Amino acid sequence: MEKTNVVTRFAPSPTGNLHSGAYRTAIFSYLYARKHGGTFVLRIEDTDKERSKKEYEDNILESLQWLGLEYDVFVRQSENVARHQAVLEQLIADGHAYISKEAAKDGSGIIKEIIRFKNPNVDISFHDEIKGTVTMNTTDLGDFVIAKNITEPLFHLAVVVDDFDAGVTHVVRGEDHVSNTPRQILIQRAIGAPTPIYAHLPLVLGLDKQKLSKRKGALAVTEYRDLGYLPEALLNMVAMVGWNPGTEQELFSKEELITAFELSKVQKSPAIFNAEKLNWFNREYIKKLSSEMFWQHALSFVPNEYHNNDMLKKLEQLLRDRIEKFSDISELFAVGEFDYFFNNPTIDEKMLVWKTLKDDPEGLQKTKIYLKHAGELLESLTDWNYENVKNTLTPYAEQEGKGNVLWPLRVALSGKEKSPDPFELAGILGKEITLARIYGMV
RNA sequence: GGCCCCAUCGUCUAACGGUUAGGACGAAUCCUUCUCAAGGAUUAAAUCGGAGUUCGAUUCUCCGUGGGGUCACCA
Repeated sequence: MEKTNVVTRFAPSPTGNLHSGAYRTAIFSYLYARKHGGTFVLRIEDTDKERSKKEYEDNILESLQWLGLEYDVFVRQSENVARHQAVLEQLIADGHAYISKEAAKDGSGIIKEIIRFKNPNVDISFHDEIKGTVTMNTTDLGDFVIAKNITEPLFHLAVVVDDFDAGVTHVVRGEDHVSNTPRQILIQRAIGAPTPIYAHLPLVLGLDKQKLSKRKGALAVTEYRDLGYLPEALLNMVAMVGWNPGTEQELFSKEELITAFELSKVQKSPAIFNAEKLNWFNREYIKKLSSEMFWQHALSFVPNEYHNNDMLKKLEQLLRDRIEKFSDISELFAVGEFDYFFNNPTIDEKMLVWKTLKDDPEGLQKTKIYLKHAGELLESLTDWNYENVKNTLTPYAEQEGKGNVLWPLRVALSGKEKSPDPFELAGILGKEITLARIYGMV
């Protein structure tokens, strides 16, 4: 690994759960730091006392941990207020900022002493790893506000000071910050801080092509977790939105992402989050799960009454093939999809008859004979499993017509028109139940 | 509206100025099959428009158009 003094940071404000574009910023920032053997700083920007909440900070921490984005440095912006105040005082002393007495905007009529930055009204150019060189004139920004008062710094001031103090070399953040950058560079120059390298990520948009937000279906990391998505899947998916390594590889572990990641290959245009593809990723990662891990995730979505049922663990492959996310298991149980594994089904005799015998007046009689014979064949089977059941029944089924034998067998075992094949059902149900259900119908 | 950014299948995207414009998700069809699911195969599907530059533009330039971001005593 290339050894550098790269320092990146992720600086969310704890005003909501970690969701949408925010965690992509965290992921890219993290990947860049790790790729370059650098430091990843997590800074909670809690200077807005009104909106910042501890529960949201907890959610952010929980989300990052779940995703596997470990940080090297943790800091709360509110811990730096003394430093901010010192900088503010220096700025005023140097004539870069001034105290302005203005009526509060809440209409209360109170006169407040806010601090404005003295705008030199110049053109600011900065380098952006993704966008190239961006130039903007700061004149129409006016003398922008940098603190509510001497003890309450605002975003632009706090960000610049904290990034400077933490030695941040690369600022990876959302594109919605591009227009904030010139202001922050102005402050950097006033306090003698170097300008870091910027990388403004294009936004992730919702289906309506609008900025993703809570109200537009963007889910929080913890919500994906609670729905039974795997962190590897979300990480992989999100990393591939707006970035790709230029190869045809789609599945990347975290380590592979770290080695492959390059800011220069990040897309310039906004992307839309494709939930279908996340499902596909999740399925791919579910396939890789060991049996033990599978149940560790699956069990919480299985109704309690089945947790200790011997039948449950035999359903693993069936479930794996039928879910995109673990919460789908709740759904399957809720609609009674696999009830017949736990309780004897009630069966309508007419359903037993295969379609080609439906019009035969003796169809049901013939069907029962097929069933009975299938049962007799199975009785002699001692080593009961899928393969052996299949091998025992197949010659007979081929002789009489597969549908004639296998369809009624499947219906007798499941009571359903649609189900896994009869060998699989028999293999799972076991000899005793299988034979009982077969003979119960003849 | 001012300023900034962007533009390839429905979506995510690939393509030293020369490709039958490739892949993935999704879709459809077929195969496999006793029905599902899974699996396999195949197909449909895109360079926003107009001028340039060039022997040759998805690719470079300009102009349109469209989309996004941002214009707080939030971050």
